[in-house]
Amino acid sequence: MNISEAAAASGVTAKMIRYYESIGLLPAARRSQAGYRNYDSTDVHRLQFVRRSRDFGFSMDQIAALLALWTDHSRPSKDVKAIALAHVAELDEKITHLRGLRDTLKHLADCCHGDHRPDCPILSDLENSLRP
Amino acid sequence: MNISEAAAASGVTAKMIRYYESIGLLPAARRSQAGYRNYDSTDVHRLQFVRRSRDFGFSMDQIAALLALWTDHSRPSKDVKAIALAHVAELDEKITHLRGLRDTLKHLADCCHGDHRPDCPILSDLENSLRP
DNA sequence: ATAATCCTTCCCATCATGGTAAGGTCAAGC
DNA sequence: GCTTGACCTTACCATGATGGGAAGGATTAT
Repeated sequence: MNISEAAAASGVTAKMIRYYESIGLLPAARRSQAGYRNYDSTDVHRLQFVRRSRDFGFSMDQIAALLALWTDHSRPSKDVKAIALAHVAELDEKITHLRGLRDTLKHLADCCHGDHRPDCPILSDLENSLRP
Repeated sequence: MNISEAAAASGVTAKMIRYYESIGLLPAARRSQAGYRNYDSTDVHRLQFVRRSRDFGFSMDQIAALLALWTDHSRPSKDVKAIALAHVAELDEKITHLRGLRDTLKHLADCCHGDHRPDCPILSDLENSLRP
């Protein structure tokens, strides 16, 4: 299977497949006599795994660890769970942060007349850098 | 006031002040005879405004628009409110997305034994790229 | 045989930010 | 007045994950 076929089958672009290989996330692909990369269904499976992990927002480092665990069929599930929970914690933190921003901004917007007059609590707040 | 003093006073690094100037977000600073950039309290005020807008997660484009409105003392507050609400909507979307990821991942982690045994629903899910 | 399509590598761009290097300037101490 | 150290300037490189594109070779279809 050529790289573009593997790309189509896995949902990872050919460009990214080469990139993942170059940074060592994926093993170097076998090559045809002409130097073309060859993939089989196992490779595609691994690419799908990477793609889904990306979709989940795992970092490349986390994906590398997950890939290693995925490959190791005797891994303890607690190792996987630890990575997943660490990512859940990261997501929680990010969500909390965004919610804070969002609520503050929404409050300011709610306090703004939103009409033709120039006075605006949003600008007043942005102007006032004394707030934490 | 030198650039590093303006940086200290505004919380924007000297590096970023130069960058913002280079992309046209800020007007070109006045220069001393030797070519040093000079800033006054108005400039610092504007830098603080930019910094707070960044803290709020506004994009550079949004900040450019907010800066223009801030400078225009006869702006209609509805223009500001529109930008703010657009950003609230972006934040809501991002939060919803992250929450979905987080909840799915948390659910998978909850279903994982998390012990020495190798079977793990998290890996099984990542493996199965047929899910939406 | 030729044209179209694919592959390869290599380089460039993104965006906001940081680092660093080379060279000019200023202020303080002697 | 001269040295020294701290500051300024510009210019370049790097990040991380991704896309775009060019140049040149390989395969495939007609």
